[in-house]
Amino acid sequence: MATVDLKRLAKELGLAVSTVSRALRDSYEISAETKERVFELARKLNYQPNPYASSLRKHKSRTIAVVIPEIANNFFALAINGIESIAQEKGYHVLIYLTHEQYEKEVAITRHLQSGRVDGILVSLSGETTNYDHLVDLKQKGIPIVFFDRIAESINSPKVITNDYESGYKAAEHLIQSGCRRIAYLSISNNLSISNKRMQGYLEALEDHRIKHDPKLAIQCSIHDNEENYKTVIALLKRKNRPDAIFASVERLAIASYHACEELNLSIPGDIRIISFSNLETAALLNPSLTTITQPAFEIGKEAASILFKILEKKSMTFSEERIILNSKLIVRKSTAQ
Amino acid sequence: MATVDLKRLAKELGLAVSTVSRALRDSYEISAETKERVFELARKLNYQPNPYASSLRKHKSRTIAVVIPEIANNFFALAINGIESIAQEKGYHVLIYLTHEQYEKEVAITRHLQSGRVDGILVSLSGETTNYDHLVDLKQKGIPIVFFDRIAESINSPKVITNDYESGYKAAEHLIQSGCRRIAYLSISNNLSISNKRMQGYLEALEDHRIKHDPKLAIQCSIHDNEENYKTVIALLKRKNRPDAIFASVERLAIASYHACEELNLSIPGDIRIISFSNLETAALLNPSLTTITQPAFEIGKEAASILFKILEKKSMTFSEERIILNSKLIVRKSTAQ
DNA sequence: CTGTTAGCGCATTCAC
DNA sequence: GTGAATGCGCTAACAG
Repeated sequence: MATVDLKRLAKELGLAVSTVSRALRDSYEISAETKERVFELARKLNYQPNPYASSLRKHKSRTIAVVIPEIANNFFALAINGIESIAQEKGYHVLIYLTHEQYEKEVAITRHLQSGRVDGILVSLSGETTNYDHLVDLKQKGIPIVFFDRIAESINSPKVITNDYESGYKAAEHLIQSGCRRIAYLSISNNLSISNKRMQGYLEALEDHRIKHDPKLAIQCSIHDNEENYKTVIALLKRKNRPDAIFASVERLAIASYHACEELNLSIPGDIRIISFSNLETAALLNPSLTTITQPAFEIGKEAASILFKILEKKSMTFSEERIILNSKLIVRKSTAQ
Repeated sequence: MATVDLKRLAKELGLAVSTVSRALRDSYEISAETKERVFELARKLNYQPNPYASSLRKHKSRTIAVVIPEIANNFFALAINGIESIAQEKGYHVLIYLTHEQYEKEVAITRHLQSGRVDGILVSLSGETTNYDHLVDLKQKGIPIVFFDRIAESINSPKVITNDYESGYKAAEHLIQSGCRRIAYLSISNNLSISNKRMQGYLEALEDHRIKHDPKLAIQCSIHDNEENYKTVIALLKRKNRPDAIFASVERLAIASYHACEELNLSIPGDIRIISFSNLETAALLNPSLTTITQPAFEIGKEAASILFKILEKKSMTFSEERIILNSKLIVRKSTAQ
């Protein structure tokens, strides 16, 4: 079964390769009748154009890359879902790259992407990243970048984020109104825009409510080692002056906190309240003690992908300034509100 | 900034394009000195080979496709994590395609993949799929397939699965030993190998324990509509003769069940026991009433990817018969065992 | 050890 | 409206 390419179609139809090519691309200069014949044979032989030949020729791949820190995480899984849904609709292909929160890997991946393998990329930064040169290089090569969630403020590219400052504020305020006074904040990385903004909101809420912030309650966790974070929280909860609430800036830290509470037999919210940024709907469903700030992950993915495709199709970078802010939701369970 | 390609390097070095090409591929026929010069300039100019030119020429793309029903699901997210980790190690690229449990999409995607865009594919079938011609076609085009979890028994390709029958048996037995007698089984699709085998185990356990199976307790759920499944479970739990346990064959059905119990104010495991196949570790952590059968999703992904890469690199299909069976774990929480 | 030549499959000139 | 010729960037066969 010889591969069916343009040459094959052309020969069987007694046409030139170029004519067949144009017919398939529905060019205006080809007669309706010829197009019909070409389409029919193509369908019959199940012709599939070689994407690599086409990409080589056109310097376009109809492929995008998604570069994210991890995937075993509800937020990113949902975001990919959104991205893929738009990509499928637009006829684009999606390559997945995981940095595992490592700057080194992020650099290696983006460097590789300079090859022109993709037409554009969607990025959510690793927690180690503080230098953005690798991304600037990509932009300079003419490859559009759209950031989502974990953005690089200094790079002039579209960004899709959530209202982190406000959410951090609301979360802290919720805890305060529940009677908490010693609220610990678990930061995942002070390199990350999201973690910092959430913390700013938290600090502002404390201040507005005349609660003196104890710096010992703002804890820098590890971006890689969950086991260590678990121990950190255990230690935190064993302090003489135990906090009465934990505010976890990301899903993984929420999980570490739950584990720690279980280990120490602390009841939530009886002994300690926990509030976290997370998309753990199922967990929240099952445990009425959970209060979460849930990001619209699917929509973020869709939005980011939409912007990227707009850029790719208009071949313009006029969206550079764009900054879309979606709202997270503070989800308080009935039984928690009591 | 002109693009830096082989021609550019060759010109600057006063060498032929082919020499540069060979030097970069570390060919034995190039002198150490020349290689050194070539590498140096390539590094200096940050040369990135055009992957499409290379793929076109070699008929190899160093890219694989992962075709799965959904991603916002812990099992598949973890599996992708495993796949990506192996792919990154081997220098392969990973394209993601979601079928959203639709046969139509699965066909469209695999048909497209006949173009030679990828060197091989990893598949977990959609719940609608009963005809496998689209996959047979791919194989005939010489594109290796490795199935994982939701496999096509009749296709002679490597398969990575878990011990579904045994797990189903153990799950049912666990419920029986906890005193349950009216155990409902929620099937996601009777097209799926996993759902059927799990049910066989369940039926066998009932029989071995002399419990008559009530066919009305084996419930066929919707593969697409979670809202409908939620209602189905509600209806199930409102029957005069309410079941005393639910065995959910997949994560989504477990979630629907939890929702239903909450709505009806049924306590787990006081009013009803629920056991499910799921990778909802966090949920399980937070709710001691949960008993889960957890699949080694990350390992499944790694294993499947490893097999595929072995095939691709040895360029042989001698692994066709291979069938790897990994074991799921029945996770019973201390507080549940009571 | 290195250079010359000839495509991979497709899209785009430029002819007619 | 259609065909012939060219080249995208790279690899491989064949020379020398």
